[in-house]
Amino acid sequence: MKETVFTKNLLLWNKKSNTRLMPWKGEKDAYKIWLSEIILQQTRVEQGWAYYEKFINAFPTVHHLAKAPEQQVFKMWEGLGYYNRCKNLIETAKIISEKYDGKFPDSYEEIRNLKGIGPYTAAAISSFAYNLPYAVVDGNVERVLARYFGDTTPVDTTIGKKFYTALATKLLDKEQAGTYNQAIMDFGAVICKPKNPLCEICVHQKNCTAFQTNNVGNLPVKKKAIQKKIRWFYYFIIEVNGATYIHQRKQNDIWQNLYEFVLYETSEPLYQQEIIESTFFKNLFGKQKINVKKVSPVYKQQLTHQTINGQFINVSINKNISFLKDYKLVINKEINQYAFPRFITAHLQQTHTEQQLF
DNA sequence: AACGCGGGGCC
DNA sequence: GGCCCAGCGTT
Repeated sequence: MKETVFTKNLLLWNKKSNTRLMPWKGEKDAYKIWLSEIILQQTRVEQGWAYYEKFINAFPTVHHLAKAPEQQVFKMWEGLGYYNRCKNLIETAKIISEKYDGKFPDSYEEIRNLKGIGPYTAAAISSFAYNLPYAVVDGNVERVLARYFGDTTPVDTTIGKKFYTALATKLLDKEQAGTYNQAIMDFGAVICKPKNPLCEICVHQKNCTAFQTNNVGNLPVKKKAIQKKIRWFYYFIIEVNGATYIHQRKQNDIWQNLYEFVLYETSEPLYQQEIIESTFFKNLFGKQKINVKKVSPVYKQQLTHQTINGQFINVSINKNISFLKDYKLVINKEINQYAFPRFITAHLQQTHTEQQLF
């Protein structure tokens, strides 16, 4: 196939002007490539960078990762978000370590069938590790192609995925798939950025439909985001003899597999008095004598489609609450071995800092 | 086909 | 406050 102008100019830019450096760039170890790709799913390079190095240091091979206690892996993932990635990471590590004897599969289909690996990640690993001719289609690629070809197909639809995958496959330099894929993503991140793209120095300027028609700011097209939810989380930090109740979130909801305290969730804010008079509170403590030691300020954590307002109520009691079945009673010194959502970690650190002051 | 899943940086 | 990020699994 004759190389397109787009591909030629992209590779020329890559060779002459692409100075972007990242720890995993040029990596040939499929395990390390895989790890970097999982970390980077829906995650900015700057945010994932330190996590990648931390993981590689702790787990130099897939066997190290497969053998690690799940709790430790989640603790290392803490704060990175999309925690299902971590669960799938662990599962896939075990399969590669045991079923594949530590050797990462080297066909697109086998790679694609692993948990946590979709079309993008399979193409990335296939091309970077084995130079197989699969085109990556991520946010960068969609944006670059939508602008260059002036296409208004919404990228966040099945039709859009299919369209951009076909287009990207056509443009791919199949002789150097890894280099090409890295180049187009670097180009999207460095030049054809979402905001303030560097059109003035862009090698595609003459051929870019969006630039020529003054539509760079209008592309790519996305369908409207869904409405945001607001939730109130009231956490009881219940202490009994120097230990605290925690519980792993297992329900189909945010923060799956992370830990939390005893949660009373409402859809509307409550006054302290309303909390104390609530059925939840009465069922929890019954008639037993409790000591409300402290009530925190309201924390706010902004997720993509939800706002979480959280407040902590420190309570000490003398007797165990027998019906807290799915809870662990963890001695306070060991609390920090568990992975928590971001604002809980922040609160625990805040509390810890205050205690240092006195 | 639509929806839910985090946290952070930038405008 | 909104948008977007080296997407994926579930329903």
